[in-house]
Amino acid sequence: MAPSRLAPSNPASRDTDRSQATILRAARDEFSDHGFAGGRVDRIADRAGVNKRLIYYYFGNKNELFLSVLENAYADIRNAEKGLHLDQLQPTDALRTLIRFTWHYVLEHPEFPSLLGSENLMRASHLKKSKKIRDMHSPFVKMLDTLLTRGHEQGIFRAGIDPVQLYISIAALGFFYLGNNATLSVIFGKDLKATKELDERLAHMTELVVGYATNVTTPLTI
Amino acid sequence: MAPSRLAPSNPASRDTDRSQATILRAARDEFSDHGFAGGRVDRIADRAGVNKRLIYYYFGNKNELFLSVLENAYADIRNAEKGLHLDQLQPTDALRTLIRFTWHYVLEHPEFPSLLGSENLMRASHLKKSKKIRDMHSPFVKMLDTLLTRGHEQGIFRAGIDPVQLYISIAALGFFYLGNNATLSVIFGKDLKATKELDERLAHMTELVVGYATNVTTPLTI
Amino acid sequence: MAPSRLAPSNPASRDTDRSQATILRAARDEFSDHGFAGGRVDRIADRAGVNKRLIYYYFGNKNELFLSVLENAYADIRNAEKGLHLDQLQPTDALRTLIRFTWHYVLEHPEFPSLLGSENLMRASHLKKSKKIRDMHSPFVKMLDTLLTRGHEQGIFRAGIDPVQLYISIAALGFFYLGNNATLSVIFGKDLKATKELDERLAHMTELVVGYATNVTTPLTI
Amino acid sequence: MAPSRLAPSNPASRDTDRSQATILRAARDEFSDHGFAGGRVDRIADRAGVNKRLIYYYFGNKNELFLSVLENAYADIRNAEKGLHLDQLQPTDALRTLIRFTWHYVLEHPEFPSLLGSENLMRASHLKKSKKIRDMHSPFVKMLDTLLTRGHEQGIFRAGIDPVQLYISIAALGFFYLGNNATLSVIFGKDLKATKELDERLAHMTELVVGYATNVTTPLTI
DNA sequence: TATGAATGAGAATTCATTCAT
DNA sequence: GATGAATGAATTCTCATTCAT
Repeated sequence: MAPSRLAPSNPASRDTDRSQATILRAARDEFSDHGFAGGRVDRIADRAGVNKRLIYYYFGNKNELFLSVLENAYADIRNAEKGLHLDQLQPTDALRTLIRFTWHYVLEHPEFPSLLGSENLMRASHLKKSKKIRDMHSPFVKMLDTLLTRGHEQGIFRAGIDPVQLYISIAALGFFYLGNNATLSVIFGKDLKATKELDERLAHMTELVVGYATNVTTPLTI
Repeated sequence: MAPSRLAPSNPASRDTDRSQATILRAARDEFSDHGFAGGRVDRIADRAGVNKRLIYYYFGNKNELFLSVLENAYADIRNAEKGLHLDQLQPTDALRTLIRFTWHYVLEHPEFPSLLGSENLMRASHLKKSKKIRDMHSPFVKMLDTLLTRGHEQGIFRAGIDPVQLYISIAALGFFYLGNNATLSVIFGKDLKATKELDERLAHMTELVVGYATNVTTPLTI
Repeated sequence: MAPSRLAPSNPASRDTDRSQATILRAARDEFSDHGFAGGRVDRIADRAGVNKRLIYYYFGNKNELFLSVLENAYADIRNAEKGLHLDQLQPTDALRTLIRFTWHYVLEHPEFPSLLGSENLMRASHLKKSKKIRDMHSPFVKMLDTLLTRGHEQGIFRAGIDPVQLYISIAALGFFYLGNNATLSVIFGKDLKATKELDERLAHMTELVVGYATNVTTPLTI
Repeated sequence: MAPSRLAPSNPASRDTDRSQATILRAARDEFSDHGFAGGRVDRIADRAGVNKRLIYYYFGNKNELFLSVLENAYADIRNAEKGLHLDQLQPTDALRTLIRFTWHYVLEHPEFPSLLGSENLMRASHLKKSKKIRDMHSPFVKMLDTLLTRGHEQGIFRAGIDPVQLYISIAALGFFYLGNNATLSVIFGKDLKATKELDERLAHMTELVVGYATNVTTPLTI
């Protein structure tokens, strides 16, 4: 019978936890390197150093395994964001902190945009079945909304910024640049992962977003 | 024995041209729907209504076919951009036109971000072998550069805008939103493809980019 | 994930050994009947009564399987030769025994010349990758050399016989006759596999080789 | 309608003859390099520089083409042998001449043993359908028989030598050595195609055969 | 928990051959 | 005579998954 992945760890299941975590890491890397369709269960077993059968024992099948990887990935970034304590920072600083954090998170987790790209190819068919994923995001949106409201009340941020739109822009500017770095570098004939380019990118995107948010006088020309 | 895909079409090769074009369209759709690894040559043949063997006759193998699809996709958007005649517009109008065009292009060509996502998963391994792709992009970058210079000379645009960085931002804001729409809609629990949302997005991203470009006084706070 | 074919058999791998041996026998027959290029992995699976996938599981691919078949075939004949104990026989008897053995071995193993013929067509491309094959043959050549030296010291064999040349002649006279029996029978319009013909052949080739080896006075006319 | 390959060439069919000859040469090389099963009609067309369809026009199919190649190959060597005029030489010289000729013929026509090897793999299924092949060989056997009889009448050759057995031995000693050179060189760890080795081989096989034929006193030890 | 052996369905690719002109 | 386009039937190899222990 299949074990519960949700059960709180008790002393007896140390190995179980470790095995599952190892498999998840291996799966994350494999799916990140090759996408869902290109990912191989065999290679995941190899990477994890476990018997292939064990993967089925713990995760049922390739699709469920992929969903677990996705849920883990989202949980990771959302948890890290909580650690930023944006609510304790001055609004502009909080916004800059979020931008910088997002940028560095993707820089250090190149697998994240890959996984998302794969999942989007499949029209989020896995995520749609997730029960956890929505619950992870409502607090996040609420936090952003609070920040934007606070900034506006202090006369710093413009009115009517949609937290979701804004976050998508922050993510877009970083994720797209890094996640599509390979093709962008080829078509523009330039190594966009060079340190100088990366630094410029962060400055550029910060200015775009902060400039937008702090532009309290709605521009007449628009 | 394989015919040259590069040969100029002569009267006798009408069918050849049509067959190849049909295959390319089918391949584009298939790879867009399922990614490169998930794409099936069998289905491409079915979609194109041709014998599978013919695909190999014209394109050699799945990889070369995918490269052809990519080259075609890039050629398409770059050609469409040429038709905007940005050099004949007032700088701010030109920038807005480009943003709006890019947005609508992706809206109408949802396969494009998919194909790019797939290729990035494979670290641009196909594009790296392309001889055409670089040549398509240098005139494009030159055109952008000319536009930004012209805008700056007229006192409209700020100094020192990197055309590549700016274009990547324009693309990012649209491509990421549309290409990741599936996952974004799920995690934020909102249909981001609703007309209202789409309109807001275009307004939002236009303001971000135009606001940045036309912000001639470098903000002190950054 | 593929199991090692070199690992010493342990009690737990009985089935493994049997499966592999069954596959090898089936492959030997198939390749012998149709050559390497004409041999079908599907038919090998059928002949062996195993799932085709298992062949790849154990042997990797068609080429490696063929190499295993070749190595097995050579090991077989070289081992059988060891059982002749030529070193314990009087030199002429030993030579006759080797000739007779070689003849009967090919008669009973018609697949052997076929496999060699196939491999020669491919310029020994498989054997060249074998690590075992050379080691199988040095003791064999040494044994022959010892025999020829012993015969010469006893005044029975002529001086300076090259063991490799002599063995190739022994093999040639038998292998060629049997391995090319089909075409020879057609062009000469005679059933060269009839018992009488076979007996004559063995007598003929024995006389050729023994006559040569025991001709201690180098003929003046040559 | 298919053209007759047997029709005597008339002025109008010059091109026809040349095309067919070119195809035959290409097919011979291809089948020699890869065997019948491994030979590719596509590659034959490439090698011959003609359209693949033309091969079918002239030769019907792959099997008939292969038979034509075989017939050509046999006709070639049998014709060359006629040019030796063995009947005008002293018996021993004639025998030596035949041995030397056979050796050099195979040396210069490495495709011949390959083709035979392939055909034997298929149990002479093509040759069996040939109407010409038998007729080519009866005069050859008759010539050998005459030579052996003549030699015996002059007290030079032993009695009762079977011309077919003797010729097979001559062929075997050369064909096997050269045709299996690749595997033999690998298993014995020696380049058997080196000039020195080749010279030794010819001397060795000449002595074997001539020694046998001229050994008029039946050896007691056999 | 853990694993080596085994498999059915399917994947890319190949090949001899034919169509239409 | 000659050819470019097209095809049906394999063929090698792969893959997620299950069996048996």
